[in-house]
Amino acid sequence: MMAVKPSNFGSEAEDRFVEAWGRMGSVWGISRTMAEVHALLYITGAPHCTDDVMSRLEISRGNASMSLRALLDWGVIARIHRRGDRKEYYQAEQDVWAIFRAIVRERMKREVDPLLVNLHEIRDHTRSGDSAPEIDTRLDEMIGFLETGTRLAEQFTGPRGPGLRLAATLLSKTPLGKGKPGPSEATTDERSDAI
Amino acid sequence: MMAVKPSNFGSEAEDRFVEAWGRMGSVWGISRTMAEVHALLYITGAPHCTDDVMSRLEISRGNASMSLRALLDWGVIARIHRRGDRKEYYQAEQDVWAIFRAIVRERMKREVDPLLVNLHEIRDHTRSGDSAPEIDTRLDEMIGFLETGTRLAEQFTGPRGPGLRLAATLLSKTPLGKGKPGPSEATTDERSDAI
DNA sequence: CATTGATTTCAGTAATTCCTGAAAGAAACA
DNA sequence: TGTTTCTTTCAGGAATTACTGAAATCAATG
Repeated sequence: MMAVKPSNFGSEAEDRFVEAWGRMGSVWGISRTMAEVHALLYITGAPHCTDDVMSRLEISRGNASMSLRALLDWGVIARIHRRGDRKEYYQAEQDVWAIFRAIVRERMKREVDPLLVNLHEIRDHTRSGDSAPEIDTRLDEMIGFLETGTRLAEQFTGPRGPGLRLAATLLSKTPLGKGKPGPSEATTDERSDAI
Repeated sequence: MMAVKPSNFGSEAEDRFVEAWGRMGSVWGISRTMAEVHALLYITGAPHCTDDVMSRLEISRGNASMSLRALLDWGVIARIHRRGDRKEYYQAEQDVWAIFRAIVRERMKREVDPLLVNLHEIRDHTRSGDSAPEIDTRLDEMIGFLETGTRLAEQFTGPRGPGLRLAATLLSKTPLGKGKPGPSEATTDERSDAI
């Protein structure tokens, strides 16, 4: 189909990244197009207006608008105004850890929190009801697990996020056979540039 | 023969749990029905045969079969044979952390690993190519992030998994230096100025 | 090796999700 | 104020994903 593109269109690498990232959309619970829009903004790093996105990804105006709005809601892109220009431009957060934190924060809020509310309700019923005690136990275990996850996510997405980032990095490096892993090491120092 | 189930179908609590868990299906990247099957097996804790699942959830034989197979592939349920019974029974893993580890392991394998291969290919191209150096940098950062995640996941799902579970629990409780882990202290609306 | 009972497969269909394009809305300017 | 320029909304259609049911396959037993 298309062999040639206008010279100022994106590079081959950008296209490939957009495609790969788009394929990952489902992993992060967003649509392919939305992921592609994010990929485009992230990999170029530059501000783009709606028309840029439309023509670059060959999608409709409506789709571009809704995808950009959704990405704003997720907190992974920001709006930019330019003096003397009525268009709005959008630019992606460039820190991958910040992107990840935003996604974790949103998903916990949208999916885990309501589920926990739900499970607590069910649990209250079984506790004062006629259910088998094992159901109670299993509900408790699931609730406990999700609450641990919630607290962990709060620490990670909260003001001490960067600290946990360091912890994650250290934990990921701990050698598999020897040496002791442990969160204790993670609490010590606080450099902010370790990947 | 197996203990025959009373004409009384599952409890209210079971139904509610199945529904809530099913709604979460998309979060874990599986279909609603598949999540419901898993929910049923988890919350009852008992082995069920295909017909049990079919009648309990009112789904077709094909659907039940495929969902059970998929759950086996994910490693969150196990097959059980009973002497003198030609049916196969299925029982859910009961340790929530083990369930979570299985899910993490599978998703990394299916989604992150191929993405990383892809990104490395793209990176090789840009490095020896004509792309802007910033693209190189961004690819590197993304790759680095994903590789840290991969190593972390390996530790978590590997033989030291339980250790990391402890680490996670501690991190979720420990103020990592000073501040306290209080929920919702940090989250003001920081959407539009995230960059 | 035929029979019986259980499981898997898959083409067709149902359900859901996604995208488009036109119309309405909003904001800047004259 | 009206005009211009950009953005958002949403009904309807396109594309994708999920489910069914019956036929094929498999596996234990006589």
